Amino acid sequence: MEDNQLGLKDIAAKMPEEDLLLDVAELFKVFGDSSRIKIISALSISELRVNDIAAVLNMTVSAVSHQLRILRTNKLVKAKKSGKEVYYSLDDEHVKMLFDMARAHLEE
Amino acid sequence: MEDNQLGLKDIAAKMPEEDLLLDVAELFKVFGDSSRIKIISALSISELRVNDIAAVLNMTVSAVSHQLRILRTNKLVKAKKSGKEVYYSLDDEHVKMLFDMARAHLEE
DNA sequence: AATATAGTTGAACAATCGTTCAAATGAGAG
DNA sequence: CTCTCATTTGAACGATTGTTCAACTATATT
Repeated sequence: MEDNQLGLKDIAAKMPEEDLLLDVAELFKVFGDSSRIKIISALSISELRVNDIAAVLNMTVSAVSHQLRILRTNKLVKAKKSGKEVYYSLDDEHVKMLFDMARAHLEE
Repeated sequence: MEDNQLGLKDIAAKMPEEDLLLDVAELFKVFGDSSRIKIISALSISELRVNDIAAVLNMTVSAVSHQLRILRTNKLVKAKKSGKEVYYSLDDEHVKMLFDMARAHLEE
């Protein structure tokens, strides 16, 4: 009946939970935009204010803020308020690692 | 003149090439779709025919084929023709690693 | 040759997305 | 209190995206 070493049922059984796959896709989607990648790249050099990010990347403050909200929601960056200003920085180590991993894939 | 340890000029100078950032974003974008992630996840278990992928994932053959073309273009999967059938498999190690890395980020 | 099976392809459609613009919020300075 | 600066927010717009459907190619079977 089956010619694969693994039947299709077995493949299906070995698949991760649907929810996990959706979350993984969601996370990658967040990285999959050039503006957000640039923001992450800038923040991997130094903590920065919204205004400075906009200046460094030649984007409007509004566009940066919109993207920062997405990054914040996905726990990729964290915000620290100081007076009128808001300083953003990367939220954890994995962010930088994922970035480097992608880089490694591309440099082959 | 500057109050950051690093001036904005310095940040800009330390940023990776624009082209690299665009490529990284492009790569992540490919991962950032649930259908493609599911396909990758299935192929990380076993080499599979287009038809089987569609069956395992409850997708139409056409939809799978469209996504496989994108994955192939980005060198994430490779195709091996055998008669009428086409077997797909993951193209390199980084693919699985990126997937696991994302998983690690989510499981915190 | 005719038929069936496996996969690819292109057009069309709805849905999602990132940016812009204008308006609003919040917090310090005068 | 008013003004200004930093940031956020919501609506609107065009652009991109994933799926479906139908048509097409290619290979195998009879």
